[in-house]
Amino acid sequence: MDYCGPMPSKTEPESSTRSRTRRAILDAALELLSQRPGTSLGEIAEAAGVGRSTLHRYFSERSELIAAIAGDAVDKLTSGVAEAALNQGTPVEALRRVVHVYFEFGPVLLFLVSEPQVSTEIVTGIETADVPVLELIQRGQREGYFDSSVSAQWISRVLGWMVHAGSESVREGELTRFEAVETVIRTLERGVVSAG
Amino acid sequence: MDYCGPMPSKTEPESSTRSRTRRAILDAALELLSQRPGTSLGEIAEAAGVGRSTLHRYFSERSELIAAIAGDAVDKLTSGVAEAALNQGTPVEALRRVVHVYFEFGPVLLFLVSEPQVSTEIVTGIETADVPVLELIQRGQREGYFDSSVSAQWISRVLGWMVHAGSESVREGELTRFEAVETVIRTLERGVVSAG
DNA sequence: GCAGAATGGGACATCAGTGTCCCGTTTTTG
DNA sequence: CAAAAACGGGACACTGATGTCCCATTCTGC
Repeated sequence: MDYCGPMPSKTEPESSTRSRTRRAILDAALELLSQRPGTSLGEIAEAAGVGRSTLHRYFSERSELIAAIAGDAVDKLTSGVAEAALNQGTPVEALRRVVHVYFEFGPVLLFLVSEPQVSTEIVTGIETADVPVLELIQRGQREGYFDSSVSAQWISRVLGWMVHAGSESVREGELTRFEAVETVIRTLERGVVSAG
Repeated sequence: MDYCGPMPSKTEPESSTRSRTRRAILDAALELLSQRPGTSLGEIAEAAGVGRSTLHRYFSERSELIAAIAGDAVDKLTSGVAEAALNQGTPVEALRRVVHVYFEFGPVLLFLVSEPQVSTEIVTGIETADVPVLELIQRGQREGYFDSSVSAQWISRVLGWMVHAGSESVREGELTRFEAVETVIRTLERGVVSAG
């Protein structure tokens, strides 16, 4: 239940080397864990270019590392969603902005929600960050922009998995990131069946 | 590298009790592993209503169990796809049939492709079983039924993840299975944005 | 009912991942 | 340059999962 650093019991700014190391670990952990939740701490340390003992120096337990990733991701997601200003413009335009945001953080979130280790606190954090998206969808449905014959939750769910599909195709080299974003938006908006 | 049974070195039909036990284990393993890939053999045995030693009597190693599940799933998928007769009727109708089939086997396949333990042999098996689906999509694109501005692979990918989203919402009690199938099809066909 | 098959469960060795501790070395900082 | 901070890596104990073996018990088919 500790927050983060080892010695500095209070809000010391943390030396620059320490914060760089911390970031390296966090980034590596994020990268590996979101692709394989079972990745061992040894692998993560190696990928971060630090010793396993150093990793433990920053995060005494695996669960602490995961909590740190989660906190990090939730923060980023929250500010990302906020910056997208979803209550402005037409719902369809706003939806495009959501896709961009999700594309950045989707993989992480996916890992987090499928990770049993993660605290309920974090899950509610994610849900809170997602509230504006739900509101956008509901607004879109009210104003006749989005399909009202399915639930807002369903649309939210589809959004998440479509972005996941997009990320996957980027990772496998099928699409560039730009193409993937465009493709996801297009499919979201029109489905896969030809119009008319 | 053994195939399956213990003593019967040849193609003995296997006693009825044995095959029932085998099925119980396979079904339980399928159920649990597709939801949590890290499930221990002990949990699987318990869920199957069988002792852990009995499980080992049928599948000496974890990898063997997974291989058996995989073979099983590939067989079912192959015949399911074949029965769907995807080269008949309009592509849109055939797509609906694919969704039904995927809804049955989607979770398993998802587990299998994300499982590093699974042999390349199995992966190619899955891909082979999927060939008719790819052909359907390509036919649909040629004949103007499906969106030609995205790749057939993309459509296939979206299909898989949309079914996954549907399964998930069933598991969480949001939709009944019937509703989920209909919703997936609707969203696939039209996207989430209102027509017009 | 009886022989053989099938099972459950305990005991055991093994292994990989984890978390802790410590010491010698490198890097940063003042 | 010297003290302090940060680090790498080895040694160690511990844990949970795995795979093997064995024996007493239950079930099945004849």
